[in-house]
Amino acid sequence: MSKMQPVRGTHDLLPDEYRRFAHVIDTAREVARLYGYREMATPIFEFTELFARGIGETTDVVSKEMYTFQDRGGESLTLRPEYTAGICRAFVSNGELAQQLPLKLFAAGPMFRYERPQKGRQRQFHQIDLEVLGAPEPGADIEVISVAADILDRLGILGRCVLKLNSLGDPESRTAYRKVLVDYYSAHTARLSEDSRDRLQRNPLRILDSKDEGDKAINADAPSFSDHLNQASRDFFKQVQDGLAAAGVPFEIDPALVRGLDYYTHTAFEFVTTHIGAQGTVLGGGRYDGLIAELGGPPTAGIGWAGGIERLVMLANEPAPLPRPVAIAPLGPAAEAKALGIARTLRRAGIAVEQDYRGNMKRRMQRANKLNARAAIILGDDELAKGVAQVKDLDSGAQHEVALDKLAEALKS
RNA sequence: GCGGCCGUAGCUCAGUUGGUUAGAGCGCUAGAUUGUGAUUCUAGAUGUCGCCGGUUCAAAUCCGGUCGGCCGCCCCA
Repeated sequence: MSKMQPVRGTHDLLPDEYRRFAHVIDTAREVARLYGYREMATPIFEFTELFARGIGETTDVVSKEMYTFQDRGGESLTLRPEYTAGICRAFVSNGELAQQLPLKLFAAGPMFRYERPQKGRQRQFHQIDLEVLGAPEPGADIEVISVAADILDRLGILGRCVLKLNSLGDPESRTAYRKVLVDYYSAHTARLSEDSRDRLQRNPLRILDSKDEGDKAINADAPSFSDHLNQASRDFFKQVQDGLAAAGVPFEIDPALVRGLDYYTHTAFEFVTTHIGAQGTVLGGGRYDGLIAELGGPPTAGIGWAGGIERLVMLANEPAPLPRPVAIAPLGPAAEAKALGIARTLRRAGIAVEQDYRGNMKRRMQRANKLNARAAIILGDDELAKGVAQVKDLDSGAQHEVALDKLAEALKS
C-alpha cells in the first residue's frame, strides 16, 4: 500500500461521477414519490443473525460474501449485503409502521459484499430500493414493477433492458416442485457439472439457468415450474401478467429465472441488459411473503426490488447540465469588499455567483471561463465611484454597464 | 473461490531482439497584454515505469511474489 490506494473493491465518487450517481438516485426518488412511496433509511450494519436468518444460511451471499466482524462489545455485526432484511427488521422493531399498511418505501445507500471485483461489481456498491409491506395482492407486484420500469425509462435505460418474469409459487408449490426437481436431477447426477451437483444440495432451482452445455441438455427435459404451480399460485401469476400488460409494461416469461435469496415466493423479476458485460442484471426483486414472520414479526406480505446504482449509471443518460454561474471579478480591496455584498445579494435572488479568493483581472477571467460562467461582473474603482459594474457576456463577448442595484434583474435567468 | 489479460506523466497511449539523460498528444503552469476569458504564439514542469525481490556488466523491457484494475465462471444489483 505504498501509494495510498482505496481498499480493493471500493472506489471514490469524484464530483463529475457523483453527479451521475446522484442523478440516478434523484430520478428514482422522484418517480417513487409519484407513486406514493416514502423514503427512509436503516443502519448500514445489523446483527449478523438478521441476515443469516433472513437471507438464508446456505446462500452464497451469507455463506461467503458478508463483511462480518465482532465489535468491541463482542457482538457479531455484519455490513448489510442488501436492503430488504434491514427494512423488514425496522418494520418489526418499530410497531408504528404496522399501523401504516400497506407501507410503501423507497431507500438508497451502500451495500457490502466480499466478492471478486469487476466492473459493475464492487465490494462496496450502492442500491436504490423499493418495498411494499403488508400487501399480499398482485396489484402490489404490478405497481412495484411499474415504478421500476418508469425509473429506467426516465434514465433512458428501459429500451436497452428486458424485463424477465417468473413465479416461484407459494411455499407449497415451491417445496413440491423442488422435490420433483431434485428427483429428476438426482437421476442424472453423473452427467451434471460440478457446479450443478453442488447446487443440487444448496439451491436446485439454480441448475435451471446453468450456463454449462451439459447441464443445458439435461435442463431441456427437466420438469417445468409452471406445471407444478398450484391453482392459487397460478392465478396469482396470471393476475400479475395481466396487470403488467394492462399497465403497458412489456415482459418475458423466463422459467429459468431464480433468485439466489431464500426468502422469495411467487413473483420474481429482473431487468437485464446485454450492454454492460456479464453483470447484466440492473434491477431485480420479487415477493417475500414469509420473511417478516421468519424474523419474528406479525405475518406480513412483502414485495420489492433493488437496483444497482453503479450499473444504472453506466447505462443512464447524462443528467441535465447545471445552471451556469456568474463570476464576479472585483479589482482592488475596495471593490473586493463591495463584491462580497453584491455576490450575496445575487445569490439570495437565486443566481449562482462565483467569487475568486484572489487574483488579478486576467486570472479572474480565466477562472470564470473554466467555471463555465455565462457572464462576468467586472467591478473596479471607476465603476465603484459611479455605482455601476461592467457586465460581460462570456459567450458573445459583449460588455455593458449596469447600475449595481439593477444587477439581479440584468442577470436573471 | 476458479481460469485468463493488464499496470509507463493528471488523462489517452508510444517505448525496437534487455543498452546510456524515458517520449507524444491532451491537460497543467508561466509569458506575449497596462483593467478582459475562451482562440493563437512561445517557454516550462511533468514520472520511485504499481510495489518488493531475483537474473544480468546493464531491467520500463526477462523471472518470481505481492497489490490493484479488467474479462469469463460462480453469484448477484
